[in-house]
Amino acid sequence: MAEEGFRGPQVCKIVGITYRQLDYWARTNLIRPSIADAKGSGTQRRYSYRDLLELKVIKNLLDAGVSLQLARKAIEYIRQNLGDDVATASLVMNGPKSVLTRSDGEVIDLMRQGQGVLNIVPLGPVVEQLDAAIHELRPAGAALQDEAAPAKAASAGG
Amino acid sequence: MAEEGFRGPQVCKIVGITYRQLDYWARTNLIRPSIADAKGSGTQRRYSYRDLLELKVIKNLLDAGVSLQLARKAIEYIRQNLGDDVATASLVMNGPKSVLTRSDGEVIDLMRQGQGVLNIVPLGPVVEQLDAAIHELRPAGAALQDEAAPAKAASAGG
DNA sequence: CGTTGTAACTACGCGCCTGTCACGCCTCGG
DNA sequence: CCGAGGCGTGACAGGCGCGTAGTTACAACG
Repeated sequence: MAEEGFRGPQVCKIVGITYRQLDYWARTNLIRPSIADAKGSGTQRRYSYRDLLELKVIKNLLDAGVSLQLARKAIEYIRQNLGDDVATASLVMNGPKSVLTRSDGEVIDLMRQGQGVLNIVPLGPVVEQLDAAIHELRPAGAALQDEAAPAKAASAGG
Repeated sequence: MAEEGFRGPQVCKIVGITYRQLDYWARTNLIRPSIADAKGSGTQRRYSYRDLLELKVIKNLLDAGVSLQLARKAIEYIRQNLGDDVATASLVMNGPKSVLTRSDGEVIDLMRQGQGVLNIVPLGPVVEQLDAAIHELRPAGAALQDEAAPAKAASAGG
């Protein structure tokens, strides 16, 4: 009956990770399925759209060579500070410290004063990648919650 | 007696890494001492100033949460593309691909078109940190090559 | 030339992260 | 109500990146 959210294996395909990664991250409290946790073998984890977004951020971080340890801190920061308008923000990490920026100028300022390496994650493209993957891997007849995704008439990107 | 270069333990103090890291990196071909390699127990590795620079870049990358695997690619790229004027350049990595930039504007362009995470390493501060550490940890009586530091040598490789 | 010091070498093991396999359990379709 | 398949789970294996401890070998000093 078309419950809310996304199940484990489907999440893996959408985000582009392996099931073991998803499982490991859930067990180590990186990302728990916020709709429904697993209650033993045979049950199902239910991930929300926001979960997918965070997972995609992590996936991008890992692809960029960032350690999982730093990714944990990044997600922690995002959970506390990122509001609803995701697409316009960029996550900037200076070592263990994270900052959210809304314009390019802020990034330049951070570059000039920053004494270390900066890891920059533009969140706009992340949303686009995610939505594209969801639409592509969404089998017909499973049109569950349209509004879980911040609809925004996705045809902009394609 | 005042041979060229820096020895292993001293390199560790200057760069801020452990001896095991230096050793491991040398054995796994990340950074070999370019002046004199080890020839068995009791011998000494001799690192050049340029080696220290690369080591410091790696150290900063690790501190920023970048994996050693990506750091290897970064160093590889730096070796091939970074010339003499180090301080004005910034290394920008987009996943496994690296680019060197000379101005802030280039970074902005990369940010806008980049589809993934950007790792930015301003090299100027790296040089400053390195020189400061060298001067601080250089005990009197060991005033060997003052000009091993960037005296803008005519040839790069030796 | 023997002793001491230092630095490189070796062996062992840990923690992290991930892949693989076998196994129960729940849900769905009939 | 029953069978089939999907899904979470636990156990194990394995590579990476080191830390720790002990050993070996060169170099300087007396």
